[in-house]
Amino acid sequence: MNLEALLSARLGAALAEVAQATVDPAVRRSQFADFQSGAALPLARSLGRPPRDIAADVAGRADLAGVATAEVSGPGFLNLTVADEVLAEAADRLVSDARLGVASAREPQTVVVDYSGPNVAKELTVGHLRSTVIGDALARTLEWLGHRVVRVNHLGDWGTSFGMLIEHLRDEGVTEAGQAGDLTAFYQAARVKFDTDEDFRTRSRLRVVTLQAGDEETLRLWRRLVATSQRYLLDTYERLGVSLTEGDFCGESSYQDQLSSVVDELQAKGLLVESDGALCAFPAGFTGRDGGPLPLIVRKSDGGFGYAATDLAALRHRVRDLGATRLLYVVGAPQRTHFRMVYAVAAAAGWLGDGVSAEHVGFGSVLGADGKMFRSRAGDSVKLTGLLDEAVARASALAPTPEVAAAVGIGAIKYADLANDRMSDYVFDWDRMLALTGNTGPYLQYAYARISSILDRAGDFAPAVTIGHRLERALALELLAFEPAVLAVGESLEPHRLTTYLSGLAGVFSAFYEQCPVLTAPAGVRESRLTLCLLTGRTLRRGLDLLGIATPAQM
RNA sequence: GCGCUCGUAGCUCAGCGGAUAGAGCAACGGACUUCUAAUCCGUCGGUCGCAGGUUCGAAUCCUGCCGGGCGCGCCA
Repeated sequence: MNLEALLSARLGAALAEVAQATVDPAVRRSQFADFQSGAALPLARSLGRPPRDIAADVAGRADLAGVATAEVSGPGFLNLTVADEVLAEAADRLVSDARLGVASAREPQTVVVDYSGPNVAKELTVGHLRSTVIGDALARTLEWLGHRVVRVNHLGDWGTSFGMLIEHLRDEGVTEAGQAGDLTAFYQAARVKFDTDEDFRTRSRLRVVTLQAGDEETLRLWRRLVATSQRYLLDTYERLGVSLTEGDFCGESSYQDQLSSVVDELQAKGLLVESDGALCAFPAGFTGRDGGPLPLIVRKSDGGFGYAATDLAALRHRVRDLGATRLLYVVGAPQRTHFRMVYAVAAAAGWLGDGVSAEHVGFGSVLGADGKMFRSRAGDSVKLTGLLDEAVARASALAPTPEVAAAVGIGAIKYADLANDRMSDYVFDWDRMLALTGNTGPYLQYAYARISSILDRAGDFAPAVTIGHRLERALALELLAFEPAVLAVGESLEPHRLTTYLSGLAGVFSAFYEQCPVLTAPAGVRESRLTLCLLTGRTLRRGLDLLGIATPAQM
């Protein structure tokens, strides 16, 4: 149950009487009480009465008996203090609720979450971290909220660079690309040859043509490259604790046979204009450097298709064939304009709107200690596997086993990424993200480990909450706030709202842990405190799971 | 030039229409016969980039500046 909803319902009835209209009770958490209602303040003008007077009137009429007490405060707030018995009962109900009080969506949507999207034949770098981690957290959360979630990994598995890669594969023999770990070296070697060897360059260009023509021998080599890359990606996702599977891979190549139809459909709707030999859409409201209309190039002047065509085909496929009602694109902020243009064209084509929405879920950059884009000392992008290795190595100092070190190290990286406001850049800082104190993954995992330890020692007990100590009270109140936190993530697509909540919960728990002995408490109190531990543990575990972060039982 | 985005305590960040702007780190002072003290409690610390505007009320909404980042025709 949601206490805000309960209080809002009770106050709403009284407010309706006082205001002779439906009024939002504006119930919020408060530093002065459990909750507050600020509804009386905006009513002062329309009712021509002092806000404190209105608040007192509402408090007098509201049916709060046995639920809460209300008292007028400050300029006209109602401070609401929930009855201990209500808190205890509500907490008790959580014990038998697998969803920890979080309601399942009344109207489930089909949400396509497009995230990670690495290039085949290249290794994952820190540049893929945010899309992968944020996208996965959103997919997990929306799924748990009851929506049908379709994960899509929009692989870069097509395009001109594959001519070069396939030629290189032919030159070197098939064995080399069988080694997943050295994709970068393979790519770079091909790149060097392409840049320096005229003959190779020519062969590469011809190879693209044979690939696109569907030559079986060429396709076989291409599939080998893709398969090798996918194996490596799946290994890394598993290690990262990312829920993407092989079935979620849907690369650019899979839309190739739909591109001409996209162009046909757009053309039939009069959305395309020829400009400098290319077929372009000019959605309203986008201007280029010269102040003129900005084109979305759907078909290039050489007759080939660019990424805009692929994105449009993918969008259409997701709406028409997958039945998506909400499309999420977890792609870096620099591509914001591109996606807005794609959405504008898709809307004009009738693929969006009418119950189907598309949102670009952008995010800021990962920065190094110098405040610039996070790069290695040599200046190239930082490989994700190396980053994970270092995280685990550093975490092993505070973990009893390699498995726990992996959970803590990788959890620390993911938590640090998710805990920041999505759109802001953040500085990658080992010491801060691995700290046992503060808003960090290890702090939450540590709280969970302490709870596990207590519950292990406790043995069986009959769960039942009674409120006797102010920190028991604070903890129960916090546990009941899980639902709003999870719902906020589903609506805002901002995972940091959940990290903020979980960090607060762990903070309240730690204070409780210090001041409220559990195992040595007298009968009754002991069971109640154990129940609070149980619920806190479940909430931390579930919350971290929604973020894709593991909760080891020991640290 | 146009567009997007960020600018809150020394540092890293929450808060995004409501009461004296909150955490953590750092600094300083406390608490270990105690369930994991790698923890907890307390103190110190802010003209919420600047200036206008809307409002009973603005860190929060609007406008304009200033500063950082990113984007702006055949790469994705």
